[in-house]
Amino acid sequence: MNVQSTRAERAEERKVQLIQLAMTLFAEEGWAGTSMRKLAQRARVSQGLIYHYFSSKEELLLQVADHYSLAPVLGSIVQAQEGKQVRQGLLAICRELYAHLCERRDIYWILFRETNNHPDLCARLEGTRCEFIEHLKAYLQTGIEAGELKSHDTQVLAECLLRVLFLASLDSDPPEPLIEVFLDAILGGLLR
Amino acid sequence: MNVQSTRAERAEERKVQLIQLAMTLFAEEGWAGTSMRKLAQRARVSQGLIYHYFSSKEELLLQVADHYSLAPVLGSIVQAQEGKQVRQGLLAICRELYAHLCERRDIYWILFRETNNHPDLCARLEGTRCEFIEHLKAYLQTGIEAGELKSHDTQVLAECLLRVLFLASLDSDPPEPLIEVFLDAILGGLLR
Amino acid sequence: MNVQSTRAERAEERKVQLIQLAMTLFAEEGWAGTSMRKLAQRARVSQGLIYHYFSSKEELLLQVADHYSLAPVLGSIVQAQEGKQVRQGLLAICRELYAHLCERRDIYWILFRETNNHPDLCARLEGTRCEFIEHLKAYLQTGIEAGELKSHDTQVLAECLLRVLFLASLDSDPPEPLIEVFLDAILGGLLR
Amino acid sequence: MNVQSTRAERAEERKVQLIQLAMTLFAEEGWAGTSMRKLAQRARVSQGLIYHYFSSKEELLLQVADHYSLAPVLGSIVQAQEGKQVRQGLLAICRELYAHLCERRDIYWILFRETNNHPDLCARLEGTRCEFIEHLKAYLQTGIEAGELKSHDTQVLAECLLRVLFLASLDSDPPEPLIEVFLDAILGGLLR
DNA sequence: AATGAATGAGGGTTCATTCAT
DNA sequence: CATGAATGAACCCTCATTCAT
Repeated sequence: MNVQSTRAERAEERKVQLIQLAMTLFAEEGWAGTSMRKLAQRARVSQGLIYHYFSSKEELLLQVADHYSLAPVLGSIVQAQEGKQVRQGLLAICRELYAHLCERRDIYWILFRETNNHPDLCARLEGTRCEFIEHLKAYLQTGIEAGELKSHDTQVLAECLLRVLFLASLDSDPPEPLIEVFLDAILGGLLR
Repeated sequence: MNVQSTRAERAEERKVQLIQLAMTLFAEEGWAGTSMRKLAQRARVSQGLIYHYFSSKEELLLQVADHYSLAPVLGSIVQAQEGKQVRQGLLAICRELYAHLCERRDIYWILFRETNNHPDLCARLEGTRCEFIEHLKAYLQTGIEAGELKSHDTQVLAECLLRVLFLASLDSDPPEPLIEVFLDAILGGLLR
Repeated sequence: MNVQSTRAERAEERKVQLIQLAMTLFAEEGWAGTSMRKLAQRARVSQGLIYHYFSSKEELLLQVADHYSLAPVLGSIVQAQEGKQVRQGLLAICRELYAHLCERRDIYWILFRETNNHPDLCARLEGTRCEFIEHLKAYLQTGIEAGELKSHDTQVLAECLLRVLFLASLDSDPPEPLIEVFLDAILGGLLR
Repeated sequence: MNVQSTRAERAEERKVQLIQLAMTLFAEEGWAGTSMRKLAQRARVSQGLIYHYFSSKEELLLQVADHYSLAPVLGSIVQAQEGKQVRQGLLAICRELYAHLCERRDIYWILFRETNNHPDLCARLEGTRCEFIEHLKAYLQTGIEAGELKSHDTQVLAECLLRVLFLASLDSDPPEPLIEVFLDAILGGLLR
């Protein structure tokens, strides 16, 4: 075992540190509001070095997005609930997704905002969004087929669920009982 | 009657034109991406003149926000539905709100994005948001008292409704049947 | 009469001063070697102001080229010699052209060098070059028709004349008797 | 005989490859426009390695100049014509020189342009230029002494010849009959 | 009311070069 | 012999804002 870190390893570490620091600064001042100069100063690194790791400020944004992407976990969140009762399953899915979103609220907020100006970024986010919607639709569909849910437009409903959770997660002090109340409203119906 | 427009009137006209133009440019390139020079050029006006009407670029943003504020109409949207059946009323409220949001999608999107960097702007938007939530809560409450709706947390539900509609309205290609499907889900419940 | 210079006049003066200063600096260090910072400092002016007058560093180069263009005088140089004996005429043309070239040796040298990297500049210079060649060809042709000159390829000869004079003018210490010797060689022939 | 190439041999090979590649890049983008990074990338070599072979970017330029210098051939071009008739000899000299110049047009053009900023480079080029002029002068002188040529200022004429050929060779689209026409004009004279 | 010349700070980016490995 | 991480200065350019006119 080699205790000493190699040069390449330290470089990789540095890159990750830069990404993390960039995320922090982006969250504080936005992407446009964060200068490469400031990033370099905070990282105690020369400006030039940043361009050794990231070819441009835009590329840095993309790498930040990738580093904090939820894509890897979204599938397992839904799949873990298969077989359970729909109400319990949906509750678990929403809670877990919501927890993930809140945890990285700052970065998703800035990524969401930059969506307009950066088509590449938009495409990636849209991609993972669609993937999740598909999983959720499938889950709702199994609920329908199992007779637990009324037949309904799963596409619209999945999108609405995601919208509510995502937008709520952006609030600086997210309301606690949101998920239960909202899900109950949807599942139980409001009409007498 | 004075056919000639007074100085003050012409000044007011000019100001409104500048606000409208600014809205257009903001929508195209964002607030940060729109330079005062570009605004002046497009308005065929000197840079200095803009500062006679708006003390700063930030002030310009605020005035744009005020000019396109939904505050004046939000109250009436809800009040117009009082007395109707809850299902019809909610449907009308959502449709009208959604239509308003879509109409000015571009500007609301940039206002929403600038929320972070401009506390003043944030306060104003938050103000009209709260006001609308209050109206909606009251409407739901009357529905409960009239026996049309189950008792529920009206605050959370009102917020969820607004979130779904607002976020959906930001989509460049908004889904048509969204409102009906979503409302039916909420009103009728999904569980058999 | 208004003794005081208006603001617009002073601005125009300033622009010309900047062009002249730019020419000097370009001559010293080349176009690439002259930074806008240095130009601003030498002109005791902010960097931003330069971009008020010239939209880019390249535009500055073009305006320098235009300001020192020989295009306006080239025609008259040739035309002034019409009617004279060919030997006297060519001598006068060459001397005058050569004098002009030497006078602005520095700027033509840098313009010539930048020819490759700036198609716009190249086109302009090529334009005035062609124009002069045409004048010279016409002059040689009249010499032929008057029976003073042997029939020959006036295009090639005009180009050769210009090449020799131009390249000689770039030498830092141009040889004095060049023109007479060279012209005599061409006119009189070297072969016994 | 040693089939394996020694270290020194392989190093020398590498150096020559770098010089050739540098020439290509210089020709494409100029000396200033070619970064050491780009050179390293194209050579599939680290940036640091280049500094083992060339102490600086300027040194690299000088070595490129040396590698493509015409100095070794210029003498023989003239000497090969000794004894021939002057007209035939001059024609051959000019054609061969012109061919050499055209062949490496790109690199000579950039070397010529960099002349101003690099005194060392300037000195070397000036050296080979003078050397060639001396050879040419001597050739013309023998022509005079042989009675084939009128007595004339051989210095000026040699310089003019070189100027015309060099400047013509820089044209991207060099005129074909240039040499014959020009030489005939000089040799035969234009005046009736 | 209206102009546009002028500022000064800061923007993202590139570069030749060095040096520990 | 060879690497590439790291530097720091300089690059061109843009900007919101001010003020004499």
